[in-house]
Amino acid sequence: MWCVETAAETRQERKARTRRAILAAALDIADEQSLAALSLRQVTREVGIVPTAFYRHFASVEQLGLALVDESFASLREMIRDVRRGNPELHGVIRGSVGVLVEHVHDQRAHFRFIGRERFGGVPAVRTAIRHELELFERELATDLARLSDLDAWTSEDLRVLANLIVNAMVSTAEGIISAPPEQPDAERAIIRTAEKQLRMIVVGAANWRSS
Amino acid sequence: MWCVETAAETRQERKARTRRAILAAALDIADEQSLAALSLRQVTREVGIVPTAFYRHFASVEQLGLALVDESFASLREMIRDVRRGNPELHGVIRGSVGVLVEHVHDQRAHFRFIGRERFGGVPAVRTAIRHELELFERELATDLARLSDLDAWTSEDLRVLANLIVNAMVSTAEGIISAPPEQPDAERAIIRTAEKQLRMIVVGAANWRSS
DNA sequence: TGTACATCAGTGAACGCGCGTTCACTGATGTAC
DNA sequence: TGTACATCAGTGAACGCGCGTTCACTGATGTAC
Repeated sequence: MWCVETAAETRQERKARTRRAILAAALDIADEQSLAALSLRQVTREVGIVPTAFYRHFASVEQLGLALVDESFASLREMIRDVRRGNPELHGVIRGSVGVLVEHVHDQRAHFRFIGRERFGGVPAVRTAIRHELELFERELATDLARLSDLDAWTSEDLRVLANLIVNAMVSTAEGIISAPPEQPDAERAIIRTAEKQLRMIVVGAANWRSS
Repeated sequence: MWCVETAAETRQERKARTRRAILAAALDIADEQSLAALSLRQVTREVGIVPTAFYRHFASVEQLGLALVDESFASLREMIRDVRRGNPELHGVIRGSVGVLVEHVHDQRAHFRFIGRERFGGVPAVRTAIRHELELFERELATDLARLSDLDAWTSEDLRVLANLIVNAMVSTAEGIISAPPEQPDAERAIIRTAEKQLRMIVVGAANWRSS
């Protein structure tokens, strides 16, 4: 009789899997409480490993937090790629962009929630990392905006100001959707309507703005 | 020889003083870490009372948090009163309003920081209370906006949408000022310039908007 | 005004608990020959 | 292919610590007579 060998997993594959499980467990717990209040033992309990094994993967909870920032912004960049695929006309993109945002917020709820909460949370290093990523994000948006024909005469400062306004409105929208009671779809629809109208108001403002 | 009697403090005056000291200590600690990570013993240590004495004033740290929400929004309302005293013309108020905001953020730094951090923090009851207060706030702003001659034809929904956009921009501005490195006044000036420009863009958008 | 009793803000000892971190270890996986 | 050794992800006992909360208390302030 021949032994059926299970597909062998290398040591580093196993380790990577545990690491991913730790990140997932931490993200899951951070959905309910902030990172500062999360304990190493809570995480390892959920993963099913002994507390000390945590140190094989991260030097501290803070390092784990920074890894979660990376992971979260990776999924955010994916979203932006989807937006870029859409209609490049300023007036046409609004509904589509909000739609993509809403879809991604539902899809990557935990990541958005993590960013939203830890942006001003109790762990300074994580706060700084998120702020930095959002700034990069805003700069990219400003570059995208500069390519639009309506805005080609704008100063780069004005483009940054506009990008900041849009990013803030979208961050608030995402936070609103996440906080909305899930059993009440009207609340979410109202937030979406508000977001679309706000973008339209901003666009009207931009169209009538003369960059000095 | 006559004994010089010190101005007697009644028992309730003493109690009120301790209560205020607890609130002040908690606000002070919450400047560096989030409310969820703050401990009862930390607070009482700073006040100079024994941990158990805390319960004479608050049933839990959560109740203390709710009291801080009240306190913080009281100082926010004071700010709005200052803004209302200013020029009621839509185009004229921008610089003044941003100025009042900046001044109050410096003056009541701890309160603004508390609201900013706990708005998405780890204590659900506090989160809900802050959200509720901000909503009231937004509604008040919408009422104020309705009185402006440029906006008297707007639907109440559009007024709410506009108020929400303005409040979000101002909240982001306040958070920016608080996070700005204090040794670098240029960073703060840039944030102020951005806030003024954003308000102007929003106003231009509003002026060219036709409420359907 | 003086006395006797009630109130209650703050005390201090004690408790059980979950925490982060240390350390020496185990045993399966990987590698060199 | 087989053997001997190295690596290293995960183990489990142990530690000292700060935590929230309990309880019976103290003694100054307040009140009724």
